[in-house]
Amino acid sequence: MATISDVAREAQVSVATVSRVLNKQDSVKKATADRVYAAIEKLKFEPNILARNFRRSESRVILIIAPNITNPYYSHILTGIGDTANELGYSALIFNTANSEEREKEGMEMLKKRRADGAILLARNQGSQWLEEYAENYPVVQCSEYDPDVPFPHVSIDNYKAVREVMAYLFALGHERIATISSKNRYISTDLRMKAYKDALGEEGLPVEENLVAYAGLDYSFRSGKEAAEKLLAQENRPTAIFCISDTIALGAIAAAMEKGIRVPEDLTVIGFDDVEDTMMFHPYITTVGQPCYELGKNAMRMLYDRINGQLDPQHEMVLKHKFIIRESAGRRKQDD
Amino acid sequence: MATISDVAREAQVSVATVSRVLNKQDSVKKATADRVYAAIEKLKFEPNILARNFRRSESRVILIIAPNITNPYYSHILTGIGDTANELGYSALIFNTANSEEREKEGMEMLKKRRADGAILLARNQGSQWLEEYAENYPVVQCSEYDPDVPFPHVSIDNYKAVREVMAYLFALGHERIATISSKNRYISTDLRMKAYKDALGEEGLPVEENLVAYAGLDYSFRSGKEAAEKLLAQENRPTAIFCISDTIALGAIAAAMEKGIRVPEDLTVIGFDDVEDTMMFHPYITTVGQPCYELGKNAMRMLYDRINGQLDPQHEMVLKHKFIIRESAGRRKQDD
DNA sequence: TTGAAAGCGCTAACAA
DNA sequence: TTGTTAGCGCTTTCAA
Repeated sequence: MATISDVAREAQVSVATVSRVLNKQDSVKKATADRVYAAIEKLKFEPNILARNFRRSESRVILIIAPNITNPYYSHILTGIGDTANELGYSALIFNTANSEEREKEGMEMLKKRRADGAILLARNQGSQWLEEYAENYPVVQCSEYDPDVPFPHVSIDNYKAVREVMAYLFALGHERIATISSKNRYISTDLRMKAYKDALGEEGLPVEENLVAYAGLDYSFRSGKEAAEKLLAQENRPTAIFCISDTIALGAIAAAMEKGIRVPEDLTVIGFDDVEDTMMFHPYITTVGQPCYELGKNAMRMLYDRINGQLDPQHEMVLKHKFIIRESAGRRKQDD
Repeated sequence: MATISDVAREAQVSVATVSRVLNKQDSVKKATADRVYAAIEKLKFEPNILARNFRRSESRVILIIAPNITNPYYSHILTGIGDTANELGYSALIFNTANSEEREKEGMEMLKKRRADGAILLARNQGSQWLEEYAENYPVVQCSEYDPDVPFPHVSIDNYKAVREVMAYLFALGHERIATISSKNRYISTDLRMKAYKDALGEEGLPVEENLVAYAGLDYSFRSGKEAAEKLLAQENRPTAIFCISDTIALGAIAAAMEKGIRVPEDLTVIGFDDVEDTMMFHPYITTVGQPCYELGKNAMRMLYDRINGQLDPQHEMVLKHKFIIRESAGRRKQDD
């Protein structure tokens, strides 16, 4: 493997000059640079990235701390981060936490060990004090979920506003017994969506009934969504609409309804969240809130890049637009309900 | 940031000794080692990985060259690779090719640039001569798809055998007009499955009819599967069974049937492949061939590890067991068909 | 069992 | 515009 000094010898220049052309500094005369390029070509020289990284003390790697790459919601964000990282000259390393806080800490350790120049956190729980320690020393950005009390910047959608839109739509359709399927986690999106649900009900003069709130599992799985919906639908005075915090849960709710002979949307309205896939396989196609996953990832990466490269006045918060998508699973309340 | 010589000074030993305890060489006296550990503790020393990698000229990173991480089939393999890489002290870098051969080459370039110590190739097309160049110089393993003519080891399932089992099951159910939805790609799995389909038909004395073979898109998407099935089902003498090369395509086939009022499995049998997800959301649950995705990834990583670390007699081929899973979408042929 | 010292390949400060 | 040179922090050979 040829080194920079082999190239220098071949081109009859010093290693400094070779280094300069490698790094595209313009203080090199064209003729000299050409000689260097010729030598590089001839020797099939590839700069040793290991040496360069060491010298510059940077890894050109960014870390993505994600709970799970199997979930399509994350995988779209991941793709957005990955593509953008590449454009910016970074490699994106995905660190799978499998939802364990322990693993999350391990991931952040990689920053200390200089395995990565910065990190993007997905699925941040609120209220983890231990993170603070990293805030001053490492470039970190939160994507999609975030803890407002932690001094890391974040990019996300406006979950509160999105659910207020959902609720307004439901009211316009005549619904009053509106249930929600949430999850018992510590995501800010969950809190915000729940708050929007309750606020909307309150402002409409409707009570927030405990038995209209059900919980799916932490994994937002189809099965747990179905079970939550079954509970909701087993009541004598059952809801006429269910707002679900994910499409997969909504799919579960529809399956639960189908098995009970309840038609969607004729007898029951179901609304999902994310619009990530599977929403248009079988009828009824799901009415949902679309999140710009790829863009979320892309902007998180850009934000991180600015932090790593010491942008003067880095943005602290970025809110991307969601999109309320009307399809088939929501309908007008039947008058006899 | 403390360096190894700070530690040496603090512990009153030489840097060589510190290095020895860092690398757990047993030629260090216990008392000396303890002093070193104490110094490390006191100074909160973290070895500089960048320097170490440079010195050892290794990156401790392995590359996964994948077409797409959004596809759950891949994401399970990816998880298997990632977890195993971690256990073995490596980080797994996912390089997204978006199905472009150009990007694939870019990915392999990273090996030359020493960004990674080895690579795992997913979704290898057959017949790419350019890969040969890497064969001698870099540790590479193929996972799931592979080119038998390329001198890289691989791990996969026995696609031929799996489809022969599917066909035998179909014959046992009385089916004779059996269609298949394949895809026009250059994957060995596709060839092998098609060959098994044709061989089985032949051995049963049944003709291979051109209009019983349809093609979904290169992405194995729901929509393209549905369209392919629509073509198949539009014929007057339509098939009584369809074998699909993926579950998503099978889902599309079921949707196509439903829209035409054809019941599955009563009027039409549909069989999928992969068993990766969505096979058990709505009835009929899909009868399919399960692939051990996570294990595929795990073993590919182990194989790569052996190659990187110069195992004497590395395995060249590893075939993992698939699992034929009978659920609801396949049934006995009706006598009046 | 330990230490001295060379050197991995590159970048960048300084000098010319 | 170009060259000389001093490291970056670590591992490892050789000697003691």
